[in-house]
Amino acid sequence: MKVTISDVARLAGVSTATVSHTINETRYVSDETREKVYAAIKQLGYTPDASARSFRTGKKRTVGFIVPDISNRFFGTMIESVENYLSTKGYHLIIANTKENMDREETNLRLLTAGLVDGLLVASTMDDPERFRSLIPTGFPLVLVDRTFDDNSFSSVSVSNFQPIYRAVCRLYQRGKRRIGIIGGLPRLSSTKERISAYRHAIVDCGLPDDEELIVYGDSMERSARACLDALLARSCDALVVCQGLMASETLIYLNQKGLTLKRDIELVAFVDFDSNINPLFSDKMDCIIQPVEDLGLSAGEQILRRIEDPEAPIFEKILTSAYRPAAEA
Amino acid sequence: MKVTISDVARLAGVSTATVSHTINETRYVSDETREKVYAAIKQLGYTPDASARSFRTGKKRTVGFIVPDISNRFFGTMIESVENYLSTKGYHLIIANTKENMDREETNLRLLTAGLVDGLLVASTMDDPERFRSLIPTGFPLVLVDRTFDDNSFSSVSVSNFQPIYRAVCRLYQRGKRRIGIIGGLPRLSSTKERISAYRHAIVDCGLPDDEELIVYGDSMERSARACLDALLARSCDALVVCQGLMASETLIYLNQKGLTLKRDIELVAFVDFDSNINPLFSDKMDCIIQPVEDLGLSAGEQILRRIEDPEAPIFEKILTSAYRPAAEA
DNA sequence: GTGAAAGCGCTAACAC
DNA sequence: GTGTTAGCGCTTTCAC
Repeated sequence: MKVTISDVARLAGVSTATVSHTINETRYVSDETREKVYAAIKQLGYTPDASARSFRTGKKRTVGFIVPDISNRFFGTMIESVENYLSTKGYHLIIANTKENMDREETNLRLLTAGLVDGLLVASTMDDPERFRSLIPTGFPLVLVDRTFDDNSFSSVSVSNFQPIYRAVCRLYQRGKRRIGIIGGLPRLSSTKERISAYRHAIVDCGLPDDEELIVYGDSMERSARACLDALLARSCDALVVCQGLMASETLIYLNQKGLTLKRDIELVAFVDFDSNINPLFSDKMDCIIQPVEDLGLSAGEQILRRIEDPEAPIFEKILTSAYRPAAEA
Repeated sequence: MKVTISDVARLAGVSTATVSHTINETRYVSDETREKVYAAIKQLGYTPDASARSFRTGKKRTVGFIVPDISNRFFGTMIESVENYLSTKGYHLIIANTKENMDREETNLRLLTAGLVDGLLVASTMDDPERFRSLIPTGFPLVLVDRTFDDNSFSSVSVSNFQPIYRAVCRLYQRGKRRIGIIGGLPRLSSTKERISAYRHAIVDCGLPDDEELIVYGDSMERSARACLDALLARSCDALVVCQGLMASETLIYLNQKGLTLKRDIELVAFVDFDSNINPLFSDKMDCIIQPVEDLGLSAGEQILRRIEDPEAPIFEKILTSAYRPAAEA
């Protein structure tokens, strides 16, 4: 049978209030009493029931994180970083995966806001702020991560998208490239929009023709880069900007399979999700945009706990900057 | 203010029992009443409180998954697969990360078994079954994943480790290799032990000297492979078996940086965590052992739900087999 | 076909 | 310095 706080109280010869206060250190308890209580706890093997507790207090000490793709190392690393911070503060992390599917996101938003978690971190795949907002109970602690909405109705933590892409295009131009193609992520996402916008601005500012054909979109998941690459090569690009890490990795692989060599045959600038693995092999032959994934996760964790503690806190928008690592000079 | 079941009952002019039975479809309710109830629910925007529910019923519809390294794509993909299955069954997934640290695992086991989840999936980093067992309340639904303990006191889902490694060594021997080194994961893990054991058996069966120097261990995390590789190269290996995906990726990178070419300078057989990304670039020049990560996750999900439904179910040990993909013949 | 009410295990206001 | 007790929101037994 389950051991409850009353069993402990009875055995220790004190009231349940005292037991509760003892384990929670929430009011003064004499040394003698404390010892009796702990002895009883030990003897009975008592563990306070977490769901009774959270039912009573209304606090679950749990936050939810809705991500578009867990198997993507960008989010995997972010999850790790969030979990790392939260566990430090005694919080747990519930993960939900949407695979970039808006309906799955909607379902998860409904489920998680119904008393399961104290707050929510969302890397949303939605494009409609109205729809999104309608799913969130007013005052529910929520922080958008990596992807934001135009109307600033939620706090957010994201990375700057404009500057690195703008810079990338300018650098390519200066190295003599005139057919610069770009592979974006899902067109509906704020991150994609900002990156494509930066690209367009840079193209215009460099005095290059604004050629819609040079802009293609993938879905940032496995095996979506190939079609994009084929399209751009068919349009005789001499340089490529790839807006997402997994697609960048795959682009490298496909270029290699096609017998194309970086720098010699084509120039590349790419977002890399994490500064390791495949990239060192090529990083001296391409410009890399390195996102601060760990910081993103850490900030997201900090922000959501802040909002949980004070749901009335003002909307907070945090934008981290990516590192730009130019290719090694020839 | 929070809308409760009593508010709904009052507005609908029925009892809370009826409201409860209506939304849970747990006893007959007349059409008329049902409509009144749903009208009231809608009007008030009522959502049943999940923690009150789980407190009352004792079911959380949540399972925990303790993993050694979330940022590792092997586990990332497994998490995705588990979450995918569980969400199908109306369950949530809580993630905890140990970074291969036994104390963190202990903490997480304590926290998660204390009424937070209905059951637990664990890829344990512990080596002491006693210690592990002492942390699990008797009868608590738990399934070991990827790593098991000698004493079969828990159900488990894992991959066969012996066969692919044995085969790898034999193939290398047949290709004329005589100094075959191996890079293992953490020595305390069952997976590592089985793999190293397979290696030893194969070495002996091939009639090669049993040279302890050719066995080195990494920790299966970022940047641990380099030291292993250096050691093995210093011992003039002509072939390498790498027992884990991340270390295999890094081995490829380091070999490349050292100017060593696969097949020509050194032969390689490696576990690859997922059949994508870096590997296609090299897969024709090395034997790959491909673990069925998705199936692992799916089976883990199935098994834990089965145990949650019937905690008395007999211990179940499921062993999946990895695919062996030989290098393309020259 | 529906209602009344007990009570899950805990916390915290109030009392002494 | 400690005890008594109400009650969190829900499910479910028992009764009619």
